[in-house]
This record gives sequence, C-alpha cells and structure tokens, in this order.
Amino acid sequence: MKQQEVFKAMADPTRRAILKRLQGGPLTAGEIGEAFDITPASLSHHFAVLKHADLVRTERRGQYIVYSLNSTVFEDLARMLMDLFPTKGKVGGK
Amino acid sequence: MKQQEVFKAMADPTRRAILKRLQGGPLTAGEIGEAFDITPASLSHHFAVLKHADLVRTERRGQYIVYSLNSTVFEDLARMLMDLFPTKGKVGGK
DNA sequence: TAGATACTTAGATATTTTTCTAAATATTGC
DNA sequence: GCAATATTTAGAAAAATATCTAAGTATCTA
Repeated sequence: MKQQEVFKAMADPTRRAILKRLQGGPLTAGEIGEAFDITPASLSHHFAVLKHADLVRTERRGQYIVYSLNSTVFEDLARMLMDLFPTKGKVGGK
Repeated sequence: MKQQEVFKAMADPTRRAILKRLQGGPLTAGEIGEAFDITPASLSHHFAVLKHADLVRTERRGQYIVYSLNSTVFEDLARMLMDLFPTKGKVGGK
C-alpha cells in the first residue's frame, strides 16, 4: 500500500464523497459526476488520484468507464490506523 | 470528530511521523523535534494542525510543552474507515 | 466514415499548504 | 528584574493542489 498516496487521496472532501457514492456499487464516471458541481475534467483528476492510490478500480464498458471501490486498500488503511495508536486493552498487538 | 481536519492532518508525512514518535508515550516539543530536520517554527505549525484535529493533547510542564496522542480520535477514524467501505460479509451494516 | 457522447490530457490560473526568518510569549534560575 | 531556554505567532516565499477551458482519444450509431 502506498501510504502517502492513500492518505493524500483521502484528504480531499470531493474524493471522499466519490468513494461514498461508490459504496452502493460500481458507477460510471458520468453517474458519479452528477452529484458534483465540478467540471468533468476536474472530476477526472480526482479519479486519477484515487486510482493512483489504488482506492478504486476501473473497467471500460463501451463508451463508459466504470469505477468501483477497491475494498482491500481500505482494509489495509484501517489496519494501519489501528496500528498507529497504542493499544489500550489487553490484547496482543504491539 | 472533524473528519476533514483529521484527514488533512494525516495527509502529511511529517505529521504521521510525529504521531508515530508519540506512540511510545508523551514527549516535549523539543524531544519530538530532534528527529526532524525542520525548524521549531515549522514543527510548531504541524503541532497546531494535529491539535486542531484533536489527534494530540498538550500540557504545559514548566517551560516545556508535553504532547501526547489522543487515541480516541484514532479509534473514531478507524471506525469511520471501516464504515466507508461496503461490508463484504453478511453482517448488518447498511 | 461522420457526428454524437463519454471521458481524459494538457496547460494555465487560483488557492492552499509547507517552510523559513524574525519577533513575541512563557517559564526558570539567578 | 534579567538572561537563558522552550515554544509559538506573524508574515513572506516556495511548493503543491484544485480547478478551469480547450483540445484529444475512444466508442457508439447511423
């Protein structure tokens, strides 16, 4: 996991909103864009950042490009966070 | 939890390193600073960001200021992340 | 193949963030 | 109170990021 890329990607509210929209399942770039008051070009930039962080996957379907969440990286990130703060309870993890 | 502030705080590698240093227990600003090749003023800015996100707590002890982690917010953040990606298993979540 | 639709890339500008230097505040010990 | 130490605040410069317009690529339909 490229930690820096992931955190940077998550730092922008628009990108978090994009991820949120994808919770319901895969969507095309256009469908995602409907919810935002931003040009397709800017959206595309955000997609690129999310993709670079490996937070989303893409698949071309005809003239559309379908985006979907990559849950694996979220899990890694959550794990990393759990790791970052000291354990208060009794259980194992250093 | 101020989600935006927390993510923004986590997005900088220096700030993540500061948090990491604090895993071992509270430290003064100066002690933290030893590990970084950066001016005290810049460090202080990073502290302010971390504090604003409520990721660290401070306490003045004489002429020193002691920083410590606020684990609560980390837990909130981890929870939030778990929440952000769709449940794969059968259990409950939305 | 031409025209329409969906999306990305390039390049410019505006905003935000990081960092620095210099100066200010707080506390200690004489 | 004064000098020394620890840290923060203010203000400026440099670097990174978000956004836009215009132009490019890919695919579909006729």
